[in-house]
Amino acid sequence: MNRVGRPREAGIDARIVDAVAELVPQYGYSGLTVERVVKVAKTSKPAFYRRFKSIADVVPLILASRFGTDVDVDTGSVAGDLLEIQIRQCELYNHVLTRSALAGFLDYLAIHPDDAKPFVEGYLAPRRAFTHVLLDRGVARGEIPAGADPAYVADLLTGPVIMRGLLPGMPAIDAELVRRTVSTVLTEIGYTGDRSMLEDFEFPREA
Amino acid sequence: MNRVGRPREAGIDARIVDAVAELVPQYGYSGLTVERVVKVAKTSKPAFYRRFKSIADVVPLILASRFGTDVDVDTGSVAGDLLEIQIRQCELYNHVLTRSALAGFLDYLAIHPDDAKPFVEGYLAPRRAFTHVLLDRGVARGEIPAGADPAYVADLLTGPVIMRGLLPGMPAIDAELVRRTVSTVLTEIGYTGDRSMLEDFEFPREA
Amino acid sequence: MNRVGRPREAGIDARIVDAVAELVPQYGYSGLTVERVVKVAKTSKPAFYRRFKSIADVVPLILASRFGTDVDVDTGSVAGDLLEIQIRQCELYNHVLTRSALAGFLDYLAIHPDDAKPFVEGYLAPRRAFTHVLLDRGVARGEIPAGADPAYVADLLTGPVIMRGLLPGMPAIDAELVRRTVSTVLTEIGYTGDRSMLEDFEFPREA
Amino acid sequence: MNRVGRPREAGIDARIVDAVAELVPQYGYSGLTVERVVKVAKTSKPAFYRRFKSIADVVPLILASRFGTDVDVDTGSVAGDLLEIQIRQCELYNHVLTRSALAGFLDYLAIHPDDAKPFVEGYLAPRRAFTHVLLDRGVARGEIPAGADPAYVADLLTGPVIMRGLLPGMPAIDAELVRRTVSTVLTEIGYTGDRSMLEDFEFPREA
DNA sequence: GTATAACCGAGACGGTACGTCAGGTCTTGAT
DNA sequence: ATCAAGACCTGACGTACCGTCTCGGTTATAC
Repeated sequence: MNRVGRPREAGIDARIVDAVAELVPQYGYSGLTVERVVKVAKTSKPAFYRRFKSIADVVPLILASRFGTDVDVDTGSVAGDLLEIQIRQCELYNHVLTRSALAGFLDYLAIHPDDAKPFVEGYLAPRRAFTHVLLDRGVARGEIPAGADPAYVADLLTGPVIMRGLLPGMPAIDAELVRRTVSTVLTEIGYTGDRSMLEDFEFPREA
Repeated sequence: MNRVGRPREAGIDARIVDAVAELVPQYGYSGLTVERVVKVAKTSKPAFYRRFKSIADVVPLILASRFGTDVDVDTGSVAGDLLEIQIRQCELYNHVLTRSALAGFLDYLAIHPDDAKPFVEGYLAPRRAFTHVLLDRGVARGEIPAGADPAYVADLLTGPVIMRGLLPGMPAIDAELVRRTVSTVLTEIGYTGDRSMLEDFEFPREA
Repeated sequence: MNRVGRPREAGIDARIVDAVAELVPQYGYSGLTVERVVKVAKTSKPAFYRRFKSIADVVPLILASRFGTDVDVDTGSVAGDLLEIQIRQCELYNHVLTRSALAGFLDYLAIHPDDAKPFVEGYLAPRRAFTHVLLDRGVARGEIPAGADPAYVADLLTGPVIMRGLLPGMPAIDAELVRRTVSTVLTEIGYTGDRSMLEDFEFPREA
Repeated sequence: MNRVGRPREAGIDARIVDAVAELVPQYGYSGLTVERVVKVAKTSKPAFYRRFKSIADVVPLILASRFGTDVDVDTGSVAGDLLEIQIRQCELYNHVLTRSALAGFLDYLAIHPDDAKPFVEGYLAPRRAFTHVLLDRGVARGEIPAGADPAYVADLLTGPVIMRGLLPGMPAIDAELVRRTVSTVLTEIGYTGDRSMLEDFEFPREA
């Protein structure tokens, strides 16, 4: 049974997530300490460790609370769908939280592969899988020929963005990057239809 | 004067670099401690701090000692040059040292932008600049039209590779990725010549 | 009203006392924790704190349950009475529970004088007062002259015993100590009668 | 070698001892924490643990620094010597440090017998051994017959004192107790000489 | 016979302190 | 001036208990 005993106080989880989100931009991922987090979250170390094994456990929850967990795009055309998911992706990797937390989090996962599982299965994999869905729909609609590799399409969309977000001294993640990556992918998958939506879209969007 | 007193013992720098290279795959970047490093390097903390401000200072030296510092490729064709630099790049990002050290190092740089300068100017920038040289040579040789953006070419080459190297659960960095990224770039820059070298090259190369 | 609601479960008090008695020799007084006690006693912290303010509250109950609370000795002679109470006292201070719990308990009382009251008035004072009774009976029987100080007699009886029980590296509390302390006291109070009972008594007694 | 490395800072040991001596009367032995001690001593936990295994390790040093380590009394007569050592002993057990630290310290030793060794051999044993010396000198001088048991003499001197110092609600350790215990011992060992020094001595002495 | 109220367990709560590790600096005797 | 060794203070680690509180459920008496 997990109904016995005093139930966990609901607000503490959220306060911890918020505290991490607040502190990461200031101190960087590796500058986060549980002591600082619980101080800002107005709770205690034992309450933290009751919920999380480490700060790395909290990071996926920040992504979830800030960027949602579901992928659901359907604009009616492959080009529109790709543009939409690329805009969203660029917003994510351009966000201050991602920029300050991602590298440290990846470093942690590199030596704790077991902890990567929830992140991979809950976040990365669904997004890469959606590329598959999107291309299939395009094939069904007759927009593109069959045969495109969704994994490579995902590489082309995400690779340049994540690179600019992580490496120092890189050009900004901007509307031009969105346009070019989508355009490159459209060529790659043999799309010959309308590309006018690439001429006029909003990026970055409002908060 | 610099010349008075006992001179620095020559081997210590190298022993520290080697110790970091040995320890990074075991402990990860954030698991490195100066104490462990100096113990393995058979030296002392003061000797370490006399040479480096922090472990992050050592990392570029590992890259330099393992992968060299110069970029010098000239196969006579744009396609050959791109293939060569992409093979080299994939070797780098597929190497155990890069995989275990890069994310943590980038996290460090994110909150110590000043320390990023030597890495950016000494490593990243020359490589991105070389893309410019390479494309210019192609234009001069009449292989491709003028107008390609070397920064975006670099994004397309490096982005997918770095993404697969850093994110957990990604497909391997393999010959197929080399082939596709180069091919995509060739299309992007308007290259219409021979692509036969993409059919037969060695990757990964020997040690 | 006290009688409404579910009555306290009877066995819990005893199980707590037994648990403390079981754990004290293993962990020492200061190594006792309420959590360990309630675990061994198969009950819960609230049930414990409903009954006791602290573990120190339990200790007098152990003494009471193991050694009784009443002092009732009357052998017909001062010498016999002193021998009897000294044998009992030596059994107490030689017992594993006393040896492992007393020092810690006294340390607790030193900074919680209010909590000492029940122990002093319920345990120590009656025993010291009984020395008074015993001497008065001796005077009434004409065995000893009036004027002996019962407090000092108690010091002479208890002091050496408690010292050997508390300090490390001391000689054992044995029959010889019983004999000598009683003999010293008899001399001190001017007893000139028969001392033959000091030649043959049983110590330690059976369980 | 123990000459290598930076030497320990001399003052830290003394500051820790002083801090414990200052805090024990306020908080009691069991209320001492290493954190409080190092804060008052203006040092750090690692510096503390480099020197001591626990707070219990510090206690004997307090005794040594406050009451000396040597036993050296020779007044020329058994009665004078006994009076002198008893006065000193009463001062010790009447001191605020002893009263607040002893019980807790003894509790600690009860479950850490190995840690008792230095205290027993460095403090208790020499004092009990001195009783032997003192009686031998008395026998040599012809003041007392041979045969007295120095261990029991030590019990009679120390027992009542330590009992009054440790137990709650006991009479004070005063000149009258000094007089009586010494007198009892003199009778016990068969001393028949002058006892006039018991009529007039100073207790407690000045600081 | 149904409230009511105190009990029961389990276990979370905010705290304090634990003993350890590593940080980066400083101090020693020796090279 | 450098070396290795090892001290220094700081600060964070993850854990153990503290004494309290909250829950779902039980067991009595009182209405």
